[in-house]
Amino acid sequence: MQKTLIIVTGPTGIGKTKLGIYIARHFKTEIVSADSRQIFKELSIGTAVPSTEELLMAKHHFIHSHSISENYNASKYENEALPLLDRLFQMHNEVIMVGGSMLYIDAVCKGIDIIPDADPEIREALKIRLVQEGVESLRLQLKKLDPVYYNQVDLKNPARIIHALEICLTTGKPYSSFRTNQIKERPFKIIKTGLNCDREILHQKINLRVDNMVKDGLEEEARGVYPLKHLNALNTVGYREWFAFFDGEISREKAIGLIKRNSRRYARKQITWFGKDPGTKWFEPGQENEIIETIEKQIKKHPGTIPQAIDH
RNA sequence: GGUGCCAUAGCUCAGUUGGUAGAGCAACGGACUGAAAAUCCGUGUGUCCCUGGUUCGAUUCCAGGUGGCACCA
Repeated sequence: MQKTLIIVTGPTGIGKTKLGIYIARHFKTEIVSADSRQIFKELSIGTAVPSTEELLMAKHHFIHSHSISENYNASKYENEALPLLDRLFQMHNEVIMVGGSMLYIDAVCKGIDIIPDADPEIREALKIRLVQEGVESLRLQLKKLDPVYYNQVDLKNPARIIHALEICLTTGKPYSSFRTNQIKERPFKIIKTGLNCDREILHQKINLRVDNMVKDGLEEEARGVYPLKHLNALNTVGYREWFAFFDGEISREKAIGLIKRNSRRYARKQITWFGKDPGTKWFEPGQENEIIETIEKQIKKHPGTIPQAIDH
């Protein structure tokens, strides 16, 4: 029997959680979350994790399963999600993946290249050099160590240059030698369902949701993790803005306003990313019946004809 | 009702000694392979309230209108 991964994606605040549960209950199956922040057990309000009731309506995976102190990333997610899917497909013909973390979904659908872990000390040293010497110095070294990648990379983006350099310096090989850009074959069919709506209405939803998060105690949640604010997991909309407030850099009102703005911008970025995938079928909230109908039609189609995103 | 002030981008406002306009914020578009809720790049989006007048030419000057604010009745 053909196994199918049904992906539910779309911008933040659109209603993916609710739709995912609806589809999961229809197929009597489980949900694998693809959310790079709901995965952390220390975060709840600001990441809009499913409520206790929602978690009871369908079994969820990768919700509150890791700690912000772990150095988590898309590759680790791929390595953990694939075996989990394997197990779930032994019990179900369909499994639902719900989330808005663009690279995490790509990692599961297409795979990302196997690249050795960088030496943390080398990464730190590069970060210091960036501050002290500027990006130009790092660029020059990259040009020497990996001219191939130097010609591809966005030379204005220090994060990309540092990552390439840390791999070159850790492994002694050019970063580009690890980049194969090959799409990995998966032993299951993939159906992508996108949820979106009119931009202005989405903005209203996002603004309202942030207000509700504040009412629910987001400030206290942020205060609780404030001592760990240097962690990458907390370089996140809904938390970093509070840290700036706690540090006396901005007012409380300003912080809340920035959370709304940054959430809106995040949503726009997600729409840009997901929008370029021609394999995604788009719907609006409230179209549950059409969505189920479309998914069932796609499941019945003969396997292996799902268009995948163009490589990048 | 009278007098005064104001009307320019989504918002707050500059500005043009008359040659069709620009800042901040907001917004919009894009890139993306181990930080991805990250990181980076790009874009003014405009009946200068309306109608006349003066002028080669009016968003700018003049008159009237409309709307807003303030004060006086």
